[in-house]
Amino acid sequence: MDNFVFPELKQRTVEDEITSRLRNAIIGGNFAPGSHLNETEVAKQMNVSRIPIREAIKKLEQEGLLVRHTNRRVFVVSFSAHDVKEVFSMRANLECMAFEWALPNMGVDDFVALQDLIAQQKNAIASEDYENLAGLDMQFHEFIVSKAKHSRLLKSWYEQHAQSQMLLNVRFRKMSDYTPETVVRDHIQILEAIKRSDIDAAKLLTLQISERVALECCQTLGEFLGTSEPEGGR
Amino acid sequence: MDNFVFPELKQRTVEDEITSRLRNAIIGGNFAPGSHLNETEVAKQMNVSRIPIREAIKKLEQEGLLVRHTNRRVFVVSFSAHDVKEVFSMRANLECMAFEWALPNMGVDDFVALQDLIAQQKNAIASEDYENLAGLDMQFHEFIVSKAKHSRLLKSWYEQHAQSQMLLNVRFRKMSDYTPETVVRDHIQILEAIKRSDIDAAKLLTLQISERVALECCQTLGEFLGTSEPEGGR
DNA sequence: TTATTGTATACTGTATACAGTATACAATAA
DNA sequence: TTATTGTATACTGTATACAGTATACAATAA
Repeated sequence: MDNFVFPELKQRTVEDEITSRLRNAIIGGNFAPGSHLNETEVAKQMNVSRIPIREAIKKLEQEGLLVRHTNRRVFVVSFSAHDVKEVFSMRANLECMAFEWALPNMGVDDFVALQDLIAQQKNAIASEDYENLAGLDMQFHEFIVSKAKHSRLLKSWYEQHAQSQMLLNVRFRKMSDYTPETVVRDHIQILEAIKRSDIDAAKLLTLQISERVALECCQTLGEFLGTSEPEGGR
Repeated sequence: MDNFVFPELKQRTVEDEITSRLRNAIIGGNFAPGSHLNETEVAKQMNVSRIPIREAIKKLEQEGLLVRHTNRRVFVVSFSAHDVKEVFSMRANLECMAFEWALPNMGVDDFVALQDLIAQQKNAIASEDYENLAGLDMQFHEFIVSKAKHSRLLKSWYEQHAQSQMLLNVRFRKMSDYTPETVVRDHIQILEAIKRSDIDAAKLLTLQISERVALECCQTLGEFLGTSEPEGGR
């Protein structure tokens, strides 16, 4: 077969496809927190049986995006003020741990890559492409956490990130006082700390930013936040 | 109906039952890491259909105890030396965060409860009841993490704990140099730090202990550790 | 009226059936 | 013999069917 080799075919099951569609819809804020999901209905819409839907739901339940009560419906998570604190504190804690693991693995190339992400963020702000900005925001942090080469850390971080992203998207849909410039400022500061290999500074910044964002989230979402239990629960 | 009230009936689905059975079997070291699971066979043994088995597997996959490759079999996780490092470092990091959240919630009653657990551990050691000791060891840490009142922290901790427990059980089955006395000593030191509200000391102890145990685990398991990928993967 | 009970309907949980893929091994050709 | 291809079998992925539970609302009695 000569020298040419085909790249491995990564099989995507129906379940995988459903999982990402549902996940994106939830994170993107297309379902209101606390709203319920009808397996049969979703299956009908996607023209598949309920089994792969159920498996996708099980996965997203474990990721903390859906809540199921036996024999009752499936609900999109809703956040209490305490939940917001949980999500952002976990995320910040995991990112702090990531600095410890990642910094020894990072070099000039990585600093450049991060710098580039910040530049793209500026462009996104300039062209008021806020959806893109959210993605770039994520990529900045994801880049660092990935560099930690710590699969369990990364997995847990993704879960918290998905929830925080969902909160920010809901907020973005409801509010208009969004100040995207702070994103760039925060990232520049973190990158500076990383370049100096100043782990403590990077951690401190992360914790401070996290607390600020959590607070903003709670304040602006205000009455929109539910209690810990989803509305449909008993 | 007078004053008498029935406690709520918590319904346990077939899937729930299967999940705990499988989880216990895996954590307990009844399946060798890297061994594979046959859905049909498990279904036959438990005399249920494959659907609830599949849902249980999906859950345990998310918990990091099972690994599935599309259209190939399901494998019990196997740990590389790096995986061992990951598990214990995550667990330690989460426990450190737990101190921050838990200590403000803890009072004399809690110190007494922890003291009592340590006493029970001494008894277990005296009567060489090591299975019980493992449970009591867990309860000590679980108690503290629970006091943090942080559901996401607790969930992630449980996942790491399950994997560390699995490692320790495999080790215990293979090795004979187990020195249970250190468990008691470690716990006494942590409890002392907690009583003094000395979070930094508690954190330091946790990180040190974690690193020591991870190292011991790697050394004693030695050749028994696999690579990151389960044996059957391609 | 209002609280309680009965009944239909919608939805979830599980079993069964079957299609699609991987694996093991036999058959074939060099 | 050894490498390659064909074929049977085992196992996973998904659809369909049905039983069990929750929910909504009508019927009934006070």
